[in-house]
Amino acid sequence: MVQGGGKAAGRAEKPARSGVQTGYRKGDETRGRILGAALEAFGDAGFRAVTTRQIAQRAGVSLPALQYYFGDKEGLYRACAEAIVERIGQATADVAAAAVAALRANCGRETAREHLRLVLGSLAAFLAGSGQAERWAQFVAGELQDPGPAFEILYARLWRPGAELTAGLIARMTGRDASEPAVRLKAQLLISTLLAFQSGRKQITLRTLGWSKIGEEELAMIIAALNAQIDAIA
Amino acid sequence: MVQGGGKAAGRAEKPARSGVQTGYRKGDETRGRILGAALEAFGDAGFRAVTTRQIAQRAGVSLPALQYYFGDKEGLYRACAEAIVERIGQATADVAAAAVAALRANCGRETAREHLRLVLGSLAAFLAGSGQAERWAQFVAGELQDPGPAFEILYARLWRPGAELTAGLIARMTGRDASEPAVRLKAQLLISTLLAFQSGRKQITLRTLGWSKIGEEELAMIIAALNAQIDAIA
DNA sequence: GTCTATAGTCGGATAGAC
DNA sequence: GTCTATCCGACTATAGAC
Repeated sequence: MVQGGGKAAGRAEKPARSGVQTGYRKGDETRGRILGAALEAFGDAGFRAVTTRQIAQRAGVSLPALQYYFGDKEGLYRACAEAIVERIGQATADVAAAAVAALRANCGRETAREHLRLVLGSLAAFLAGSGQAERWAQFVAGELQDPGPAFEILYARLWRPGAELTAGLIARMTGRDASEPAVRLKAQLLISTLLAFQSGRKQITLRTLGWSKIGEEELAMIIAALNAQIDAIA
Repeated sequence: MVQGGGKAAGRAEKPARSGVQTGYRKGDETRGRILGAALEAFGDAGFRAVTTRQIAQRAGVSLPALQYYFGDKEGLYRACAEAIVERIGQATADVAAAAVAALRANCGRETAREHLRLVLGSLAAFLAGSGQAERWAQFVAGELQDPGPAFEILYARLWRPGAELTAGLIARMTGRDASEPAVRLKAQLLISTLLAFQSGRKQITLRTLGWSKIGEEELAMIIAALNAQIDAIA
Protein backbone atom coordinates (compact mmCIF):
# COMPACT_ATOMS: atom_id res chain seq x y z
CA MET A 1 0.00 0.00 0.00
CA VAL A 2 2.30 2.74 -1.17
CA GLN A 3 -0.58 5.06 -1.54
CA GLY A 4 1.04 8.20 -0.24
CA GLY A 5 -0.92 11.39 -0.54
CA GLY A 6 -4.12 11.98 -2.34
CA LYS A 7 -3.03 12.03 -5.91
CA ALA A 8 -0.25 9.53 -6.56
CA ALA A 9 3.37 10.47 -6.61
CA GLY A 10 4.97 10.68 -10.02
CA ARG A 11 3.26 11.24 -13.30
CA ALA A 12 0.20 9.50 -14.63
CA GLU A 13 -3.15 9.18 -12.84
CA LYS A 14 -4.01 11.83 -15.36
CA PRO A 15 -1.64 12.59 -18.18
CA ALA A 16 0.18 15.86 -17.77
CA ARG A 17 -1.09 18.33 -20.26
CA SER A 18 0.16 21.63 -21.55
CA GLY A 19 -1.51 24.72 -22.87
CA VAL A 20 -5.04 26.02 -22.49
CA GLN A 21 -8.12 24.02 -21.64
CA THR A 22 -10.27 23.33 -24.64
CA GLY A 23 -12.95 21.16 -23.03
CA TYR A 24 -12.10 18.24 -25.23
CA ARG A 25 -8.74 16.64 -25.62
CA LYS A 26 -7.62 13.86 -27.86
CA GLY A 27 -6.70 11.48 -25.10
CA ASP A 28 -10.01 11.63 -23.30
CA GLU A 29 -11.66 9.31 -25.73
CA THR A 30 -8.79 6.83 -25.61
CA ARG A 31 -8.77 6.99 -21.85
CA GLY A 32 -12.46 6.26 -21.81
CA ARG A 33 -12.11 3.29 -24.11
CA ILE A 34 -9.42 1.81 -21.90
CA LEU A 35 -11.49 2.35 -18.78
CA GLY A 36 -14.50 0.73 -20.38
CA ALA A 37 -12.56 -2.29 -21.49
CA ALA A 38 -10.96 -2.62 -18.06
CA LEU A 39 -14.31 -2.35 -16.33
CA GLU A 40 -15.64 -5.23 -18.37
CA ALA A 41 -12.58 -7.41 -18.05
CA PHE A 42 -12.00 -6.87 -14.34
CA GLY A 43 -15.66 -7.32 -13.58
CA ASP A 44 -15.72 -10.62 -15.39
CA ALA A 45 -12.58 -12.16 -14.01
CA GLY A 46 -10.98 -10.12 -11.23
CA PHE A 47 -7.72 -8.28 -10.86
CA ARG A 48 -5.24 -11.08 -11.07
CA ALA A 49 -6.94 -13.06 -13.78
CA VAL A 50 -6.96 -10.20 -16.23
CA THR A 51 -3.81 -9.22 -18.08
CA THR A 52 -2.99 -5.76 -19.27
CA ARG A 53 -2.56 -7.20 -22.75
CA GLN A 54 -6.17 -8.36 -22.82
CA ILE A 55 -7.42 -4.96 -21.80
CA ALA A 56 -5.27 -3.20 -24.35
CA GLN A 57 -6.52 -5.46 -27.08
CA ARG A 58 -10.14 -5.09 -26.05
CA ALA A 59 -9.75 -1.33 -26.04
CA GLY A 60 -8.00 -1.37 -29.38
CA VAL A 61 -4.88 0.34 -28.10
CA SER A 62 -1.36 -0.81 -27.51
CA LEU A 63 -0.03 -1.87 -24.18
CA PRO A 64 1.93 1.23 -23.14
CA ALA A 65 -1.21 3.31 -23.47
CA LEU A 66 -2.43 1.86 -20.19
CA GLN A 67 0.72 2.98 -18.43
CA TYR A 68 0.48 6.35 -20.02
CA TYR A 69 -3.01 7.02 -18.77
CA PHE A 70 -3.16 5.10 -15.52
CA GLY A 71 0.40 4.61 -14.37
CA ASP A 72 0.19 0.92 -13.78
CA LYS A 73 -2.23 -1.96 -13.58
CA GLU A 74 -3.30 -1.13 -10.07
CA GLY A 75 -3.92 2.47 -10.99
CA LEU A 76 -6.23 1.33 -13.74
CA TYR A 77 -7.99 -0.99 -11.33
CA ARG A 78 -8.53 1.76 -8.81
CA ALA A 79 -9.84 4.01 -11.55
CA CYS A 80 -12.39 1.32 -12.34
CA ALA A 81 -13.46 1.16 -8.72
CA GLU A 82 -13.97 4.90 -8.63
CA ALA A 83 -16.00 4.84 -11.81
CA ILE A 84 -18.26 2.19 -10.30
CA VAL A 85 -18.67 4.07 -7.04
CA GLU A 86 -19.58 7.13 -9.02
CA ARG A 87 -22.17 5.35 -11.11
CA ILE A 88 -23.85 3.51 -8.26
CA GLY A 89 -23.84 6.69 -6.25
CA GLN A 90 -25.77 8.43 -9.01
CA ALA A 91 -28.26 5.61 -9.36
CA THR A 92 -29.17 5.61 -5.69
CA ALA A 93 -28.63 9.25 -4.82
CA ASP A 94 -32.28 10.22 -4.79
CA VAL A 95 -33.70 7.47 -2.63
CA ALA A 96 -30.71 7.61 -0.31
CA ALA A 97 -31.07 11.35 0.16
CA ALA A 98 -34.77 10.95 0.87
CA ALA A 99 -34.06 8.28 3.45
CA VAL A 100 -31.46 10.41 5.18
CA ALA A 101 -33.84 13.33 5.23
CA ALA A 102 -36.56 11.19 6.75
CA LEU A 103 -34.22 9.97 9.47
CA ARG A 104 -33.16 13.53 10.24
CA ALA A 105 -36.79 14.54 10.47
CA ASN A 106 -37.33 11.87 13.09
CA CYS A 107 -39.67 9.79 11.02
CA GLY A 108 -41.68 6.91 12.45
CA ARG A 109 -41.19 3.19 12.16
CA GLU A 110 -43.39 2.60 9.18
CA THR A 111 -41.84 5.44 7.27
CA ALA A 112 -38.39 4.08 7.98
CA ARG A 113 -39.46 0.66 6.76
CA GLU A 114 -40.81 2.17 3.60
CA HIS A 115 -37.57 3.97 2.94
CA LEU A 116 -35.56 0.83 3.54
CA ARG A 117 -37.69 -0.92 0.97
CA LEU A 118 -37.13 1.88 -1.49
CA VAL A 119 -33.39 1.99 -1.00
CA LEU A 120 -32.86 -1.73 -1.37
CA GLY A 121 -35.38 -1.96 -4.16
CA SER A 122 -33.71 0.72 -6.20
CA LEU A 123 -30.35 -0.88 -5.65
CA ALA A 124 -31.69 -4.25 -6.72
CA ALA A 125 -33.31 -2.76 -9.78
CA PHE A 126 -30.11 -1.04 -10.72
CA LEU A 127 -28.05 -4.17 -10.26
CA ALA A 128 -30.39 -6.29 -12.30
CA GLY A 129 -30.91 -3.53 -14.78
CA SER A 130 -28.10 -3.73 -17.27
CA GLY A 131 -25.45 -6.14 -18.35
CA GLN A 132 -22.93 -3.56 -17.22
CA ALA A 133 -24.28 -3.45 -13.70
CA GLU A 134 -23.90 -7.16 -13.47
CA ARG A 135 -20.18 -6.85 -14.03
CA TRP A 136 -19.91 -4.00 -11.58
CA ALA A 137 -21.62 -5.98 -8.90
CA GLN A 138 -19.20 -8.77 -9.49
CA PHE A 139 -16.33 -6.35 -9.29
CA VAL A 140 -17.57 -5.05 -5.97
CA ALA A 141 -18.46 -8.43 -4.51
CA GLY A 142 -15.15 -9.92 -5.52
CA GLU A 143 -13.15 -7.08 -4.09
CA LEU A 144 -15.02 -7.07 -0.82
CA GLN A 145 -14.78 -10.79 -0.46
CA ASP A 146 -11.12 -10.99 -1.27
CA PRO A 147 -9.63 -7.56 -0.66
CA GLY A 148 -7.39 -6.26 -3.40
CA PRO A 149 -6.02 -2.91 -4.53
CA ALA A 150 -9.42 -1.24 -4.59
CA PHE A 151 -10.84 -2.45 -1.32
CA GLU A 152 -10.46 0.77 0.58
CA ILE A 153 -12.19 2.78 -2.12
CA LEU A 154 -15.19 0.47 -2.25
CA TYR A 155 -15.44 0.04 1.46
CA ALA A 156 -15.17 3.69 2.40
CA ARG A 157 -17.32 5.14 -0.36
CA LEU A 158 -19.83 2.40 -1.03
CA TRP A 159 -20.17 -0.24 1.63
CA ARG A 160 -19.80 1.83 4.76
CA PRO A 161 -22.20 4.60 3.77
CA GLY A 162 -24.70 2.01 2.61
CA ALA A 163 -24.40 -0.05 5.77
CA GLU A 164 -24.63 3.10 7.85
CA LEU A 165 -27.83 4.19 6.20
CA THR A 166 -29.35 0.74 6.39
CA ALA A 167 -28.45 0.42 10.05
CA GLY A 168 -29.96 3.82 10.72
CA LEU A 169 -33.24 2.81 9.13
CA ILE A 170 -33.35 -0.51 10.93
CA ALA A 171 -32.60 1.20 14.21
CA ARG A 172 -35.55 3.50 13.67
CA MET A 173 -37.77 0.58 12.73
CA THR A 174 -36.88 -1.35 15.84
CA GLY A 175 -36.59 1.50 18.25
CA ARG A 176 -32.99 0.67 18.98
CA ASP A 177 -29.70 2.42 18.48
CA ALA A 178 -27.81 2.23 15.20
CA SER A 179 -24.60 1.44 17.02
CA GLU A 180 -25.86 -1.81 18.51
CA PRO A 181 -24.23 -4.92 17.06
CA ALA A 182 -27.55 -6.65 16.54
CA VAL A 183 -28.74 -3.77 14.40
CA ARG A 184 -25.54 -3.59 12.38
CA LEU A 185 -25.61 -7.32 11.89
CA LYS A 186 -29.07 -7.17 10.42
CA ALA A 187 -28.00 -4.39 8.11
CA GLN A 188 -25.06 -6.35 6.84
CA LEU A 189 -27.18 -9.42 6.40
CA LEU A 190 -29.59 -7.53 4.22
CA ILE A 191 -26.95 -6.00 1.99
CA SER A 192 -24.97 -9.20 1.69
CA THR A 193 -28.06 -10.97 0.52
CA LEU A 194 -28.52 -8.51 -2.25
CA LEU A 195 -24.94 -8.69 -3.36
CA ALA A 196 -24.92 -12.47 -3.21
CA PHE A 197 -27.41 -12.58 -6.02
CA GLN A 198 -25.29 -10.60 -8.35
CA SER A 199 -22.00 -12.09 -7.40
CA GLY A 200 -22.47 -15.81 -7.48
CA ARG A 201 -25.30 -15.35 -9.84
CA LYS A 202 -23.97 -16.59 -13.10
CA GLN A 203 -23.37 -20.12 -12.05
CA ILE A 204 -25.43 -20.59 -8.94
CA THR A 205 -28.57 -18.54 -9.12
CA LEU A 206 -29.27 -19.29 -12.72
CA ARG A 207 -28.35 -22.92 -12.40
CA THR A 208 -30.16 -23.69 -9.18
CA LEU A 209 -33.24 -21.78 -10.14
CA GLY A 210 -33.25 -22.81 -13.74
CA TRP A 211 -33.36 -19.23 -14.91
CA SER A 212 -31.61 -18.05 -18.00
CA LYS A 213 -31.48 -14.42 -17.00
CA ILE A 214 -32.75 -12.02 -14.39
CA GLY A 215 -35.57 -10.12 -16.02
CA GLU A 216 -38.64 -8.29 -14.79
CA GLU A 217 -40.29 -11.33 -13.34
CA GLU A 218 -37.20 -12.63 -11.63
CA LEU A 219 -36.39 -9.22 -10.21
CA ALA A 220 -39.85 -8.98 -8.74
CA MET A 221 -39.33 -12.29 -7.04
CA ILE A 222 -36.04 -11.22 -5.55
CA ILE A 223 -37.49 -7.95 -4.28
CA ALA A 224 -40.40 -9.82 -2.75
CA ALA A 225 -37.98 -12.07 -0.90
CA LEU A 226 -36.03 -9.05 0.28
CA ASN A 227 -39.15 -7.37 1.54
CA ALA A 228 -40.06 -10.49 3.44
CA GLN A 229 -36.69 -10.25 5.11
CA ILE A 230 -37.27 -6.63 5.93
CA ASP A 231 -40.57 -7.48 7.51
CA ALA A 232 -38.86 -10.16 9.54
CA ILE A 233 -36.62 -7.55 11.08
CA ALA A 234 -39.36 -5.68 12.85
CA MET B 1 -10.55 -27.98 -18.96
CA VAL B 2 -8.66 -31.06 -20.00
CA GLN B 3 -10.41 -33.10 -17.43
CA GLY B 4 -10.95 -36.26 -19.40
CA GLY B 5 -12.36 -39.22 -17.54
CA GLY B 6 -13.02 -39.59 -13.90
CA LYS B 7 -9.58 -40.14 -12.52
CA ALA B 8 -7.09 -37.97 -14.38
CA ALA B 9 -5.23 -39.25 -17.35
CA GLY B 10 -1.58 -39.99 -16.85
CA ARG B 11 0.17 -40.63 -13.58
CA ALA B 12 -0.27 -38.90 -10.27
CA GLU B 13 -3.55 -38.25 -8.46
CA LYS B 14 -2.12 -40.92 -6.23
CA PRO B 15 1.45 -41.98 -6.61
CA ALA B 16 1.90 -45.36 -8.19
CA ARG B 17 3.08 -47.82 -5.63
CA SER B 18 4.60 -51.25 -5.80
CA GLY B 19 4.52 -54.24 -3.52
CA VAL B 20 2.21 -55.28 -0.74
CA GLN B 21 -0.05 -52.99 1.26
CA THR B 22 1.32 -52.23 4.67
CA GLY B 23 -1.32 -49.81 5.89
CA TYR B 24 1.21 -47.05 6.28
CA ARG B 25 3.45 -45.74 3.61
CA LYS B 26 6.14 -43.17 3.77
CA GLY B 27 4.55 -40.79 1.36
CA ASP B 28 1.23 -40.56 3.13
CA GLU B 29 2.55 -38.20 5.74
CA THR B 30 4.21 -35.98 3.15
CA ARG B 31 1.09 -35.97 1.08
CA GLY B 32 -0.90 -34.92 4.11
CA ARG B 33 1.45 -32.09 4.94
CA ILE B 34 1.22 -30.75 1.41
CA LEU B 35 -2.56 -30.96 1.45
CA GLY B 36 -2.74 -29.17 4.76
CA ALA B 37 -0.48 -26.38 3.62
CA ALA B 38 -2.43 -26.03 0.38
CA LEU B 39 -5.74 -25.92 2.22
CA GLU B 40 -4.52 -23.04 4.32
CA ALA B 41 -2.92 -21.13 1.52
CA PHE B 42 -5.73 -21.52 -1.00
CA GLY B 43 -8.34 -20.73 1.62
CA ASP B 44 -6.57 -17.52 2.51
CA ALA B 45 -5.84 -16.20 -0.92
CA GLY B 46 -7.47 -18.22 -3.68
CA PHE B 47 -6.16 -20.32 -6.54
CA ARG B 48 -4.36 -17.74 -8.59
CA ALA B 49 -2.86 -15.77 -5.77
CA VAL B 50 -1.08 -18.73 -4.27
CA THR B 51 2.11 -20.05 -5.83
CA THR B 52 3.20 -23.64 -5.73
CA ARG B 53 6.47 -22.45 -4.26
CA GLN B 54 4.68 -20.95 -1.27
CA ILE B 55 2.83 -24.17 -0.62
CA ALA B 56 5.96 -26.24 -0.92
CA GLN B 57 7.76 -24.02 1.52
CA ARG B 58 4.89 -24.03 4.00
CA ALA B 59 4.75 -27.80 3.83
CA GLY B 60 8.49 -28.07 4.21
CA VAL B 61 8.97 -29.97 0.99
CA SER B 62 10.52 -29.12 -2.31
CA LEU B 63 8.59 -28.03 -5.33
CA PRO B 64 8.53 -31.25 -7.37
CA ALA B 65 6.88 -33.05 -4.47
CA LEU B 66 3.62 -31.33 -5.35
CA GLN B 67 3.79 -32.63 -8.90
CA TYR B 68 4.68 -36.04 -7.66
CA TYR B 69 1.66 -36.34 -5.42
CA PHE B 70 -0.95 -34.25 -7.17
CA GLY B 71 0.09 -34.02 -10.78
CA ASP B 72 -0.18 -30.27 -11.11
CA LYS B 73 -1.43 -27.19 -9.32
CA GLU B 74 -5.02 -27.78 -10.35
CA GLY B 75 -4.90 -31.35 -9.15
CA LEU B 76 -3.80 -30.14 -5.76
CA TYR B 77 -6.55 -27.56 -5.74
CA ARG B 78 -9.19 -30.14 -6.56
CA ALA B 79 -7.83 -32.41 -3.85
CA CYS B 80 -8.34 -29.54 -1.41
CA ALA B 81 -11.92 -29.14 -2.53
CA GLU B 82 -12.60 -32.81 -1.99
CA ALA B 83 -11.06 -32.73 1.45
CA ILE B 84 -13.32 -29.83 2.37
CA VAL B 85 -16.42 -31.50 1.00
CA GLU B 86 -15.54 -34.57 2.99
CA ARG B 87 -15.08 -32.68 6.21
CA ILE B 88 -18.21 -30.56 5.95
CA GLY B 89 -20.16 -33.63 4.99
CA GLN B 90 -19.09 -35.33 8.20
CA ALA B 91 -19.92 -32.31 10.32
CA THR B 92 -23.45 -32.06 9.04
CA ALA B 93 -24.21 -35.69 8.27
CA ASP B 94 -26.33 -36.34 11.34
CA VAL B 95 -28.67 -33.39 11.18
CA ALA B 96 -28.95 -33.69 7.42
CA ALA B 97 -29.87 -37.36 7.64
CA ALA B 98 -32.46 -36.61 10.30
CA ALA B 99 -33.98 -33.88 8.15
CA VAL B 100 -34.15 -36.15 5.13
CA ALA B 101 -35.77 -38.85 7.21
CA ALA B 102 -38.36 -36.42 8.52
CA LEU B 103 -39.22 -35.30 5.01
CA ARG B 104 -39.56 -38.88 3.87
CA ALA B 105 -41.84 -39.55 6.80
CA ASN B 106 -44.09 -36.75 5.66
CA CYS B 107 -43.48 -34.57 8.67
CA GLY B 108 -45.54 -31.46 9.41
CA ARG B 109 -44.71 -27.80 8.97
CA GLU B 110 -43.38 -27.16 12.42
CA THR B 111 -41.20 -30.23 12.34
CA ALA B 112 -39.76 -29.14 9.03
CA ARG B 113 -39.04 -25.70 10.43
CA GLU B 114 -37.29 -27.20 13.37
CA HIS B 115 -35.12 -29.32 11.12
CA LEU B 116 -34.24 -26.34 8.98
CA ARG B 117 -33.12 -24.53 12.09
CA LEU B 118 -31.01 -27.47 13.12
CA VAL B 119 -29.38 -27.88 9.75
CA LEU B 120 -28.45 -24.25 9.34
CA GLY B 121 -27.50 -23.93 12.97
CA SER B 122 -25.11 -26.83 12.85
CA LEU B 123 -23.58 -25.51 9.68
CA ALA B 124 -23.14 -22.08 11.21
CA ALA B 125 -21.63 -23.56 14.33
CA PHE B 126 -19.22 -25.58 12.28
CA LEU B 127 -18.20 -22.63 10.17
CA ALA B 128 -17.61 -20.40 13.12
CA GLY B 129 -16.08 -23.21 15.09
CA SER B 130 -12.45 -23.40 14.14
CA GLY B 131 -9.87 -21.30 12.44
CA GLN B 132 -9.65 -24.03 9.85
CA ALA B 133 -13.31 -23.87 9.00
CA GLU B 134 -12.97 -20.19 8.40
CA ARG B 135 -10.49 -20.85 5.64
CA TRP B 136 -12.62 -23.59 4.18
CA ALA B 137 -15.62 -21.36 4.03
CA GLN B 138 -13.57 -18.80 2.22
CA PHE B 139 -12.36 -21.44 -0.16
CA VAL B 140 -15.92 -22.48 -0.93
CA ALA B 141 -17.32 -18.99 -1.14
CA GLY B 142 -14.55 -17.82 -3.38
CA GLU B 143 -14.88 -20.75 -5.71
CA LEU B 144 -18.63 -20.46 -5.98
CA GLN B 145 -18.50 -16.76 -6.53
CA ASP B 146 -15.79 -16.88 -9.13
CA PRO B 147 -15.77 -20.39 -10.57
CA GLY B 148 -12.37 -22.01 -10.86
CA PRO B 149 -10.98 -25.52 -11.24
CA ALA B 150 -12.92 -26.90 -8.29
CA PHE B 151 -16.32 -25.41 -8.99
CA GLU B 152 -17.97 -28.57 -10.21
CA ILE B 153 -16.84 -30.55 -7.19
CA LEU B 154 -18.19 -28.00 -4.73
CA TYR B 155 -21.37 -27.38 -6.60
CA ALA B 156 -22.31 -30.99 -7.16
CA ARG B 157 -21.31 -32.37 -3.79
CA LEU B 158 -21.92 -29.46 -1.47
CA TRP B 159 -24.08 -26.69 -2.77
CA ARG B 160 -26.65 -28.65 -4.72
CA PRO B 161 -27.40 -31.24 -2.05
CA GLY B 162 -27.60 -28.48 0.54
CA ALA B 163 -29.86 -26.33 -1.57
CA GLU B 164 -31.99 -29.33 -2.39
CA LEU B 165 -32.49 -30.23 1.25
CA THR B 166 -33.18 -26.65 2.24
CA ALA B 167 -35.70 -26.26 -0.55
CA GLY B 168 -37.38 -29.47 0.49
CA LEU B 169 -37.79 -28.26 4.04
CA ILE B 170 -39.04 -24.87 2.97
CA ALA B 171 -41.51 -26.48 0.62
CA ARG B 172 -42.88 -28.55 3.47
CA MET B 173 -43.08 -25.48 5.70
CA THR B 174 -45.00 -23.50 3.14
CA GLY B 175 -47.09 -26.26 1.69
CA ARG B 176 -45.64 -25.70 -1.74
CA ASP B 177 -43.56 -27.73 -4.11
CA ALA B 178 -39.78 -27.87 -3.86
CA SER B 179 -39.46 -27.28 -7.58
CA GLU B 180 -41.08 -23.86 -7.51
CA PRO B 181 -38.73 -20.98 -8.23
CA ALA B 182 -39.98 -19.00 -5.26
CA VAL B 183 -39.11 -21.84 -2.95
CA ARG B 184 -35.69 -22.40 -4.45
CA LEU B 185 -35.00 -18.71 -4.32
CA LYS B 186 -35.70 -18.62 -0.61
CA ALA B 187 -33.44 -21.59 -0.09
CA GLN B 188 -30.60 -19.94 -1.92
CA LEU B 189 -31.13 -16.72 -0.07
CA LEU B 190 -30.81 -18.50 3.24
CA ILE B 191 -27.63 -20.35 2.37
CA SER B 192 -26.04 -17.35 0.73
CA THR B 193 -26.60 -15.39 3.88
CA LEU B 194 -24.75 -17.92 5.91
CA LEU B 195 -21.85 -18.07 3.52
CA ALA B 196 -21.67 -14.31 3.23
CA PHE B 197 -20.64 -14.11 6.82
CA GLN B 198 -17.72 -16.36 6.40
CA SER B 199 -16.59 -15.07 3.09
CA GLY B 200 -16.38 -11.35 3.43
CA ARG B 201 -15.96 -11.75 7.11
CA LYS B 202 -12.42 -10.78 7.74
CA GLN B 203 -12.65 -7.26 6.48
CA ILE B 204 -16.33 -6.50 6.42
CA THR B 205 -18.11 -8.27 9.21
CA LEU B 206 -15.45 -7.63 11.77
CA ARG B 207 -14.89 -4.08 10.68
CA THR B 208 -18.50 -3.03 10.33
CA LEU B 209 -19.57 -4.68 13.50
CA GLY B 210 -16.51 -3.83 15.48
CA TRP B 211 -15.94 -7.44 16.40
CA SER B 212 -12.52 -8.90 16.73
CA LYS B 213 -13.59 -12.48 16.26
CA ILE B 214 -16.67 -14.65 15.98
CA GLY B 215 -17.05 -16.34 19.33
CA GLU B 216 -19.93 -17.81 21.29
CA GLU B 217 -21.76 -14.56 21.69
CA GLU B 218 -21.36 -13.48 18.09
CA LEU B 219 -22.40 -16.89 16.82
CA ALA B 220 -25.55 -16.74 18.90
CA MET B 221 -26.38 -13.42 17.32
CA ILE B 222 -25.90 -14.74 13.83
CA ILE B 223 -28.04 -17.78 14.50
CA ALA B 224 -30.75 -15.59 15.96
CA ALA B 225 -30.75 -13.50 12.81
CA LEU B 226 -30.94 -16.63 10.69
CA ASN B 227 -33.85 -17.96 12.68
CA ALA B 228 -35.66 -14.70 12.24
CA GLN B 229 -35.24 -15.16 8.52
CA ILE B 230 -36.53 -18.68 8.72
CA ASP B 231 -39.60 -17.50 10.56
CA ALA B 232 -40.15 -14.88 7.90
CA ILE B 233 -40.39 -17.59 5.29
CA ALA B 234 -43.50 -19.18 6.67
C1' DG C 1 -0.18 10.59 -27.87
C1' DT C 2 0.74 6.33 -29.60
C1' DC C 3 3.45 2.93 -31.25
C1' DT C 4 7.36 -1.28 -31.62
C1' DA C 5 10.71 -3.63 -29.32
C1' DT C 6 12.61 -5.33 -25.31
C1' DA C 7 14.14 -5.67 -20.54
C1' DG C 8 13.36 -7.96 -16.27
C1' DT C 9 10.73 -10.94 -13.30
C1' DC C 10 8.16 -14.76 -11.80
C1' DG C 11 5.67 -18.98 -11.75
C1' DG C 12 4.66 -23.84 -13.25
C1' DA C 13 6.59 -27.82 -14.65
C1' DT C 14 10.37 -31.24 -15.85
C1' DA C 15 15.02 -33.85 -16.02
C1' DG C 16 17.67 -36.51 -13.72
C1' DA C 17 20.76 -37.43 -9.61
C1' DC C 18 20.48 -39.63 -5.14
C1' DG D 1 10.30 -40.63 -2.53
C1' DT D 2 12.68 -36.54 -2.49
C1' DC D 3 15.87 -33.45 -3.91
C1' DT D 4 18.77 -29.61 -7.01
C1' DA D 5 19.05 -27.40 -11.14
C1' DT D 6 16.92 -25.68 -15.02
C1' DC D 7 13.73 -24.73 -18.80
C1' DC D 8 10.13 -22.15 -20.79
C1' DG D 9 6.28 -19.37 -21.16
C1' DA D 10 3.70 -15.28 -19.69
C1' DC D 11 3.35 -11.15 -17.54
C1' DT D 12 4.26 -6.06 -16.20
C1' DA D 13 6.65 -2.22 -17.24
C1' DT D 14 10.02 0.77 -19.72
C1' DA D 15 12.96 2.85 -23.49
C1' DG D 16 12.81 5.31 -27.24
C1' DA D 17 11.28 6.10 -32.21
C1' DC D 18 7.58 8.49 -34.71
